[in-house]
Amino acid sequence: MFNDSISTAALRRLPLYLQYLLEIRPGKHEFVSAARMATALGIHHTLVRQDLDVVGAKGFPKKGHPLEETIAAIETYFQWNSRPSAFILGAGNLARVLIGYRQFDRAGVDLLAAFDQDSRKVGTSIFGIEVLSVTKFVDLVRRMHVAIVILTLPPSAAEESVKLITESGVAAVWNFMPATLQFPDRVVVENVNLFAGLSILKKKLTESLNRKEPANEHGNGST
Amino acid sequence: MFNDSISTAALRRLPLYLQYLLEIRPGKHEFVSAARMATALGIHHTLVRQDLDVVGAKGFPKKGHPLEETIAAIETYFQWNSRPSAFILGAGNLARVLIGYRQFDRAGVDLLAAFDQDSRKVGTSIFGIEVLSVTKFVDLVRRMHVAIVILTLPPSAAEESVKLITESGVAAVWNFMPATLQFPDRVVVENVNLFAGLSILKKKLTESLNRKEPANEHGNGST
DNA sequence: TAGATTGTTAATCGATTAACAATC
DNA sequence: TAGATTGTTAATCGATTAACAATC
Repeated sequence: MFNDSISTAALRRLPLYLQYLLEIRPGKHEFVSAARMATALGIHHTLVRQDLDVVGAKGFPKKGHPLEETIAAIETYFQWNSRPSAFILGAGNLARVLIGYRQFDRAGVDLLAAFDQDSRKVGTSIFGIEVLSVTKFVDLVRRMHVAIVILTLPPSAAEESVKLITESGVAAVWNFMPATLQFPDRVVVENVNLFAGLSILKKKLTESLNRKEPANEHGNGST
Repeated sequence: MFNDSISTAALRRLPLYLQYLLEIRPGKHEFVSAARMATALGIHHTLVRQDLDVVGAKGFPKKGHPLEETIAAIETYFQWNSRPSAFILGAGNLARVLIGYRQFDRAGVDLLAAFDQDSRKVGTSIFGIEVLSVTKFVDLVRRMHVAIVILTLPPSAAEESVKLITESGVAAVWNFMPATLQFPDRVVVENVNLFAGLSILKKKLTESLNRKEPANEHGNGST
């Protein structure tokens, strides 16, 4: 059904295509060209075509890609083959942001519950996701066959988090904690560094200013 | 002073080195080897050496890299050459997370204030950062020569955000909003997609399960 | 000295872009 | 038909890994 291999780079772009297509859906057009998507998203048009091909979203010469079918193709791609369950460990502000965007379903992941140490949070719910006591975490991961844990605790809870993850035997961790965590080798980890983009932005900014006013030429080699 | 060119990939790794070094600082060792950093962070050891070289952090054969000097080298690298001011547009949960991590200073950016439409938030402060009315935003960007705006408003505010950014004439946008925004060409943009990592994690998870139990062989070509 | 570790250059790999053929 | 657009293959580019020399 799908072109069987996909690069991680493509995997990052697919949600952007989907987002863009959903945004223009209310419009009157039934088809969208790869070139138009490319321009809107700042991605090379050939790359857009290659990526859409991977998820099996066929286009038509002279017309473009059918909007609805392309949306369906991308959504199906993410749902396809597996739909793991997830818990979110830490019911703070970041958990609130992630749950609020409601993209778990679209990414093909079932978010079942949140966990927190704070007894004031336990029993409440965040956009329909219940907050449970962290004492139930290990047991529930096992009993409910939860595959993914999303770590949104503060860095001070690093040690405790590694212990909980390891004991629970969960297979994969999506880590937002700004700390260097050492999990057992069997655990699949994807680290998210919220601040990584800032230094890249600063670099781009400096470059763009240098391009406009190449004045300051007193001996620093920054580009 | 610094090796003058740096790849964006290296720029993403530097904060990880810094984080790791700060974590082990309380320990007894004065030196740390590239190999040890590499193992802890899951990065190739040669790459660690190349990256440290870029920021001018010298190492010593047989000893390794001096902990304090290496920390100082990375911090100096980010501070060096420019220290732009920033506003954060949107004083919600995500703003709270970003401000709470206190990494702006370390990244060489001065966060001056937050802005929100909600009059209940105006006048409050988030970890010492004042929340001002969004009506003052455009004027203050200009008067205070703010270079970077951090967009943490919900996607429903997409149109309004583009208007504010464009009117203010700010040079760079660090965008956390899950929406396809079209800024004037002169604006430097770095988009952060909070959910991008989830599909990559799902892919890694599927691959690791396939490796362990290559049972399910009924005709799907996923790898 | 021998060995551990850095630092540098070359080879490989993966991802993007360019060129162009296919098609409606 | 001519032209717009897709789809595919080849060329280029950038980033990672491997090989190895330098050094304390």
